Amino acid sequence: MKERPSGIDRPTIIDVAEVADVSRQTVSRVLSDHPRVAPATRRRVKEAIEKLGYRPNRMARALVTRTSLTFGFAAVDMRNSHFGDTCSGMQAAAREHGYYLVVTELDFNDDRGMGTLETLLTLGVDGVAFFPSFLEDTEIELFAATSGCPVVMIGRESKIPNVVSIAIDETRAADLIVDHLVDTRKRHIGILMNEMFPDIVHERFVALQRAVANRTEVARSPVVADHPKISHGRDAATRLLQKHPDVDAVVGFNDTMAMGALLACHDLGLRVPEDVAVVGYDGSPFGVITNPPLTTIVQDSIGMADAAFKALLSCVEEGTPSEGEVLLWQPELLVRGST
Amino acid sequence: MKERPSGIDRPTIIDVAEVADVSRQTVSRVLSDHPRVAPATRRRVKEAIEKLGYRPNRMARALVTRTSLTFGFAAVDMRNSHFGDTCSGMQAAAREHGYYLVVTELDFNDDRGMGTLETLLTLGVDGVAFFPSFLEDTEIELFAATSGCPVVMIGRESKIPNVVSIAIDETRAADLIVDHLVDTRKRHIGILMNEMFPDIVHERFVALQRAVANRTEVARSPVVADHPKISHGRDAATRLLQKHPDVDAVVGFNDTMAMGALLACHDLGLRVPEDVAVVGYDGSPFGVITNPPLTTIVQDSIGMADAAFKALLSCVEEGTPSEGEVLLWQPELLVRGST
DNA sequence: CACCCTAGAGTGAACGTTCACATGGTGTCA
DNA sequence: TGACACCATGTGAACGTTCACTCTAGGGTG
Repeated sequence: MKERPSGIDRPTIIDVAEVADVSRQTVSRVLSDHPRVAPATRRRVKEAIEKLGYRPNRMARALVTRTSLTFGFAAVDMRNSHFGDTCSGMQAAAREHGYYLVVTELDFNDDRGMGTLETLLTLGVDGVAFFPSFLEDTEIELFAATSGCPVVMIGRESKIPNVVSIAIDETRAADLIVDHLVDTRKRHIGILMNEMFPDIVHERFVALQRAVANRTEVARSPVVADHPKISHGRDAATRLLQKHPDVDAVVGFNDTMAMGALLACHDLGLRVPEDVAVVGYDGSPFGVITNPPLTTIVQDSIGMADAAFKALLSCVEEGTPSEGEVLLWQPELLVRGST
Repeated sequence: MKERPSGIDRPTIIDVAEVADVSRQTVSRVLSDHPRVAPATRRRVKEAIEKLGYRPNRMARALVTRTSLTFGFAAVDMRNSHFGDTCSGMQAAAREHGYYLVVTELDFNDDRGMGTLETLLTLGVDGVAFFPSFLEDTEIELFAATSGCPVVMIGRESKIPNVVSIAIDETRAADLIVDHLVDTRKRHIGILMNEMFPDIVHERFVALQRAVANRTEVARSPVVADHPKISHGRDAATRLLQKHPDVDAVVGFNDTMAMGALLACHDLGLRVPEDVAVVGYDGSPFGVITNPPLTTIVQDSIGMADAAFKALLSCVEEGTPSEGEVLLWQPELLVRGST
């Protein structure tokens, strides 16, 4: 039991072996529930483990088994409801299967997030799930090729070799929103874009523009971009509504921005939904407490998280599909008072 | 370059050494910026690293250095604003100092969270920060004693040997709330307790009861407990207000429950704040979008997270204080429309 | 010119595990 | 009674690093 820098020492498998008067391999067998251990020996070993407060060192184990039972998860901002839910969902799925999750927030300044992903790999994870955010598909392809482990990308629908991608059907989501708005006699849809998550945003934007062009006589929606915070959404929506007084519906790229839009309408004396309808994305639980409650696109974050974990697990067990698999999820429109 | 179970292999320091035609120790020296490496050699090694896409294996390194540069963080529910902010804050502080954070959600079913903490240790973290939630002080003391690494407890003010605890001054928070309510002519304060986080809840409850007894003629506030969700807060507040019609102010133990209380008032046709005032804890960003906006106790989650990280770091560098240190933070009352 | 010093590089051991294989003892059956 | 199977356990090597040494060649000093 040598000293650690921090002070206190921890017993090793050899300490346990000495106390139980067996070899380290026998202790190892007890630890992994190997059948060929005599009951009496097993009991002795367990007592020694208990007595010493022994905890196996998973890093040493990982070194020889080449498997850490740990997956990495990375997203830009864990406080964002969708990312947080996905993280929680992966946690739950991981724990259920005896896996652990190392969570890290992507740092734009660290090579646009690539550095963060790289360091995740050095931690010895068996797989990585992440929201690609600032990265190009070619960068992700290179990362996956050299990572030596399965890679799952969440939130962007791209067929990248060696990468499983999980995303919602943005076309469907856009159609749901625009159909609903047009059905409620709205014609001039303004867009409140999120400048922080270009990955999700791009597809969402294209899908919305196409849906708008299909269903209204307006060729191109007015757009404003800002940070995904309530206050920024409020400012952005104010700019949008002042510059384009004919806008009668605002779509925020997440619920936080849409909530900002609600406040902006209030500030400007516009009635929601009579003068301006507001729609968000994410299905945040706080959508019920706004005034009026927020209509929003609900995406099954937990289900997607579960799928992400399952994808990593099956890649570990059966190998990564070299083709680039895409799992598409169907969104739903939760209609509340804001439309 | 042997095969991993998942398929692809990763180059090791020996592969790099071979390509650069040096020994592994020289590569190691380049990696750690050791001064005594000839410039030409250094360049050759760096080229080899680049060419092979080599990433050092931090587990192997941790095994020999007995330091993983990784801290563990655990909380019950990462989606809760206060926990999420603390997590984000620790992430940021950790990254700034070259550390990593392994995040895990505490599982009540796993020995009331102790099992989750134990497994965190097997991952080889250099320290653990956590919200103690369901654990007794004696359990935490035992855990700290046998963990072999610094332990920081967030959210409960307890002097436990070998443990640094970081919490807000609950007495002060309770005084702020009760003083403010009494100043606005409220006399019958009802409490909406959170049954999920008994650690925080107990101190908060005691502090509030004492403040109420000090400032009003009511000896004991009526209390209802439920889950920390908006819908549960709504139900609980409805029960509270129906059973105690004289209640003219409701204090929720977090913002989510307080938001539920706002909805309950709305359901019951009570005006906020004229008939019933509502106060929450946490300073959630969503407090601005409620109707009316929520008065709440703001705790400096980021500052506390920073302090938690710094505490772990200084324990690693200078040793854990055996006395049990308590860092107390001063809360502020953010007065908005709900009072 | 003998001496020592130092910069630059290499070697064996160790970290705490598990894997593959070896060993010895016991029981079974022809 | 011998051959063989099989059960329980032990041993050496390996995983990918770093640490504490050692070694070598060259240069400066007296």
